[in-house]
Amino acid sequence: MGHSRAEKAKTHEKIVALASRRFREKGLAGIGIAELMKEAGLTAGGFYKHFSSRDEFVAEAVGSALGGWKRKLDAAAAGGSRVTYQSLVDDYLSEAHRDRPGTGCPVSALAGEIARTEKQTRALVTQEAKDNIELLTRLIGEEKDARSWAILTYCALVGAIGMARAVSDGKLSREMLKAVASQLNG
Amino acid sequence: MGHSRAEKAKTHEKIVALASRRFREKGLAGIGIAELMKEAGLTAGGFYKHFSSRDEFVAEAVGSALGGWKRKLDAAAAGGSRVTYQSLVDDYLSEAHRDRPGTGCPVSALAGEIARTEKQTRALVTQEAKDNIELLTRLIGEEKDARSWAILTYCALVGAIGMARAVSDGKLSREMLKAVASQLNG
DNA sequence: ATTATCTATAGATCTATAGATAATGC
DNA sequence: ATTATCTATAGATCTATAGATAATGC
Repeated sequence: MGHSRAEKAKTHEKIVALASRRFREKGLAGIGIAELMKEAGLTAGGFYKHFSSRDEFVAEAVGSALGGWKRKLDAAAAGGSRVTYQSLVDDYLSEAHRDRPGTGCPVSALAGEIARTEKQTRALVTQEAKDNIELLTRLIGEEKDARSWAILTYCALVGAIGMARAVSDGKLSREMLKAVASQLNG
Repeated sequence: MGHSRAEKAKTHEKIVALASRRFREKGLAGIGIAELMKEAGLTAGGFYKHFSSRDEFVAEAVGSALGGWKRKLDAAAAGGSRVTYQSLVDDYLSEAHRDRPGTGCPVSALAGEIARTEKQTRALVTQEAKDNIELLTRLIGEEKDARSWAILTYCALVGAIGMARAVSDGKLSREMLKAVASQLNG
C-alpha cells in the first residue's frame, strides 16, 4: 500500500501513462478499468480516488497521449537533428510507426473514436491539430498556399497510417506508406 | 412473431442494415445487441438464430456498409451524372458527408477500430481500398504516377473526414475540408 | 412438423461505492 | 488524524443459451 502524496502523484501518472498507451493500442472502449489497474500493479478499487469517472479519465489519458506526442515532436525539432518537412513525413509514414500505435500519433489511432466523445476531449485534439498544422506550415515555408498544403499533408498522414493499419494485405499497406510519402515529398 | 423464410431473410437484412448504420455512427463497441434488436423492433433473444456470434455479426455489418458504399459509387458512375475526380473529391469532402457518418464512407468512420478486428473484416476493407484506388486511378487518367496520386487522394479524403469530425472547432473543420479539396483538385 | 421470434435467465464483465487496512504527516 | 490503496460488493449491462409461443409449410 504505497502512501505519501508524492507516491500518489506517481501512481496517478503511471495509470495515465499506461492508459494513454493501451487506449491507442486497443481503442477507448477496448480496455476496462479493472484490467488497466491490474496492469499498473494496483487494484480496481483505488481508481476513483484518482479519477471522478471513466469519461474524465479517458479525457485525461487522451490529453496525456497528445501531450507526449507533441513533446516528442518539439524535442526532435529542438534537438541537434534538424527536422524538415521531409523527415517528418518519412518518420510519420514509417512501418515502425504503423506497427507501434501505442507510442505513435494518438490522432491516427483514435480520431474515429474521439469524434464520438464529449467536447472536452475533442477540444484537446483541436489544439493538437492547430499546432501540427502550424508546424507543418512553418516547415513548408515560402509558398503562398503553404497552410493549405500543410492541412493536406496532415490529413494524408493521419489517413495513410489509419489505412495502412486497417488493411490485411502487407504489400498494399507498404505501398500506401510509400506512395503518400513520395507524393508529399514531391 | 413474423414467420416465413422470406420474412426471416428480410428480418436478417433489416438487422444488418441497421447495424451497418449504427456502427458507423457509434463505433463497433458503441452499441449492444439488445439495443440494436430493440431498434429493429425485435427482442434480443432471436439474435443468435441469425448470427453465430457478435464478432461474426460485426464482420457482416461492416461488409454490408462497405458493399452499400461501393454500390452508391458505382451507381453514380453508371448513372447519367458523370463522376469525375473532382466531383468525387468534392462530394466526399462535403459537410453533409462529415455530418452523416451513418450513411457515409465506412472506412473514414471505422478505420481505427477495424485495424483492431480479426483478419476477416480487415480483408473486406482491403478489397474496398483496392477498388477505390483503382477507380481513382482511372479517373485521374494519363499521368504516369496516377496510381500514386490516387493513393494520396484516398488517404487524404479518409483522413480529412476523420479529422473534420474529431475537432470541436467548426471553423477549423470547414477549413480542413476546403483546403484538402482545393489542393487535390489542384 | 418445422421454425422464426419471444420470454426468461445464466454467467461474465464493467463502472462505481463503502468500508477496512496500513502507511504518512501533523 | 489523515489518506493512499485494498477488499468486497452492488447494480447495470452485455453476450449467449434454453425453452415457450405462434406462425409457416409439408
